[in-house]
Amino acid sequence: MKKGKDENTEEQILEAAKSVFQAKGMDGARMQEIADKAGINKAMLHYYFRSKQLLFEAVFKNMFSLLAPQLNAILNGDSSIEDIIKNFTFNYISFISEHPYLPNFIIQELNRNPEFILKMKDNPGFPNLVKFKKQVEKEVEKGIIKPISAEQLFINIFALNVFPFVAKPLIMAFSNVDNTAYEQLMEERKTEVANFIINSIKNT
Amino acid sequence: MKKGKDENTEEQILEAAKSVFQAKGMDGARMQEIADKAGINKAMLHYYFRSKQLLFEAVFKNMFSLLAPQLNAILNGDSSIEDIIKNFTFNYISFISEHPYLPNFIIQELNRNPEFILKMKDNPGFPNLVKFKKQVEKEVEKGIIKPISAEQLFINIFALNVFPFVAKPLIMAFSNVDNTAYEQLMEERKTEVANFIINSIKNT
DNA sequence: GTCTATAGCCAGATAGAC
DNA sequence: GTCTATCTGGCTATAGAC
Repeated sequence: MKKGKDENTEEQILEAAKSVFQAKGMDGARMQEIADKAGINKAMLHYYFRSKQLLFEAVFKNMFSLLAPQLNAILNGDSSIEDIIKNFTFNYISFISEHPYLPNFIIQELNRNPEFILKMKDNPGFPNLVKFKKQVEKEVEKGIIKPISAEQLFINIFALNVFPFVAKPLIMAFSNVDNTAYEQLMEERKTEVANFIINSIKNT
Repeated sequence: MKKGKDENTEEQILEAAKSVFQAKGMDGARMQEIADKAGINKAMLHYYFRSKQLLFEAVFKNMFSLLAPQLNAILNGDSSIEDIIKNFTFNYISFISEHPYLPNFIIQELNRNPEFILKMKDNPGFPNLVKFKKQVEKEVEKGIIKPISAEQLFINIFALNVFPFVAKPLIMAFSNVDNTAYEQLMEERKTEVANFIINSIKNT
């Protein structure tokens, strides 16, 4: 029973820390607020994670390991480039709709502290472009898609999918839409984005 | 001579504040660091701007008014969609290379405090999609470009141009390139991105 | 306008009882 | 493991001399 409580408390702390860190960032987050959300007191946070920095790193690794598999789907699938793009776009936008703060959190904290990514690179599940690059080169050679570097194509796919969530406030302001209309735009993008990319690269 | 010193000090403070706020964000920035960079002491910061919050707002408005004209170029030009895209992409990537922290700063702080954009919306130079939308609809009707909503096209242009800078650390890690190779990729994008978009939407 | 010194507060971290 | 109480340091902001 003791162990059960252990893991439960730790889980509650991580959950609370996740929501506060995502909303406020490392610098803006307050240990008191995390404790309140977790339904415990500040001392417990230090008992379990020793310091704010270590708690933050635990949350960050957690978040990152949610994002990585999504990217591996695009990078290590066996299907054609066209199918990879379609599946990735559809799934990624669904995924992010349930974790709207995630990409922004990762990006913000990596910009604050770029060396942080090094700790992640050791992980064997860390995304890399090797397989994707081969597939792109194969399809370019076969004439299925127009000449494009795998890196540029990857950046484009990534940008078109992720950016609208990261820049939500700007996009809402410029296109002058309310929250409902914004959600509607994102819903449309589940198919629009894939078509946009494929139209651009596919040979006819 | 007194007035000259005034404006000079104020300018130095803004310059220092800009660099510190961009690098650390509102919460991470320290008034002491800003004072050191400006070559004065903390008391002067309060003498000129009263509080950290007000200094931050001055910097933010400053930054925002650098970004807005760049966007207006895309939204209120008289040329064809194709030319708008080409010019915007080429110019924007050059512009950002000189202000690499700018888009991230704007996005980060708007996510921290989305109501902030309301203060900007009053400004007459605030970007809007009205004219761009008309041009897109005209060219779709004439059959010059394929059917696409102006909002989605705008998001795509914006995303492809801005995101690579915002997500620089992630992109460098995934595509496993060093800083030089990253700069090279961005240089290529000055033409690549426009071609990518135009390939996708242009009727042949 | 510019400085030094300091007030006043708040956050992270720890001590120690239970 | 969990709590209350408290230490300690650092930060924004101000007072007041020059």
